[in-house]
Amino acid sequence: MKVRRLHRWDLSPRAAIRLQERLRERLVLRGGPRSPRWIAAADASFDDRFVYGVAVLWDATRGEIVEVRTARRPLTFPYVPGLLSFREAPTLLDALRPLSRKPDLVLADGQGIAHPRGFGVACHLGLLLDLPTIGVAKSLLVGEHGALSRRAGAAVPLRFRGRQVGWAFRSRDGVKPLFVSPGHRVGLAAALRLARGIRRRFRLPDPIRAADSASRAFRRGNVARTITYALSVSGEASA
DNA sequence: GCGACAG
DNA sequence: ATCTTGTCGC
Repeated sequence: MKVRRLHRWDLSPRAAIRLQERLRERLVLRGGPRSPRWIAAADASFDDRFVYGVAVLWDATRGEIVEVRTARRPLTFPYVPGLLSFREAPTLLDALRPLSRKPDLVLADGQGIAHPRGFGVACHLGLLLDLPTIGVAKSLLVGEHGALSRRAGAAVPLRFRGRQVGWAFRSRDGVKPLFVSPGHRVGLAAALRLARGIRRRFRLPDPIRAADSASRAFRRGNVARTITYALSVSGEASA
């Protein structure tokens, strides 16, 4: 699929922050696909020198991974809370670009608008892909929320500076909550509805789970094994 | 100045 | 994120 080139990536942290403040004005935080069939998820792993990215395409109708792509780039940007996309998005986009079908929804491992400047990695990917995107993070970056039932499916608003920016979402009974927020072309209500609708046999939604373990396998050396990992996580026999 | 801080 | 053995719990 096509990726818009709205800016360069070799920026200083200071310039990256200014860019986020400019790009966030272009976000569309409403709407969202009704019943997405094709869902893409991307995630990255790291070592001292490289970023290892994997994108998977999930067929929600059949409940399985139908395509896996990988990409590797040298590490060029440090980890700075709030600037995650400048570290891994170029690699994730390299992995997403060759997917043979345009997804109805993109899932990112990290925040959407639940971010200091309202522009987390899910927003960045969504804007450059011009696709509906939501962020699913395993821990909190900003904001606060009230008590949350331990029951799978439960959710409470996540607020930051007096505004709701997402949800604390209990994806499975008793597990630590996930933090779901809109990335682009999705509203708050739809972000939660979509997160609830994606199959999750573990804490993370299956597509993200698959991309996560596959990126780790990819970093550890073998592309064939990477694909096997993704497919096995999607429910196929690990043949 | 101090504490917080996605992956 | 990654480095790492055993260990508590369903």
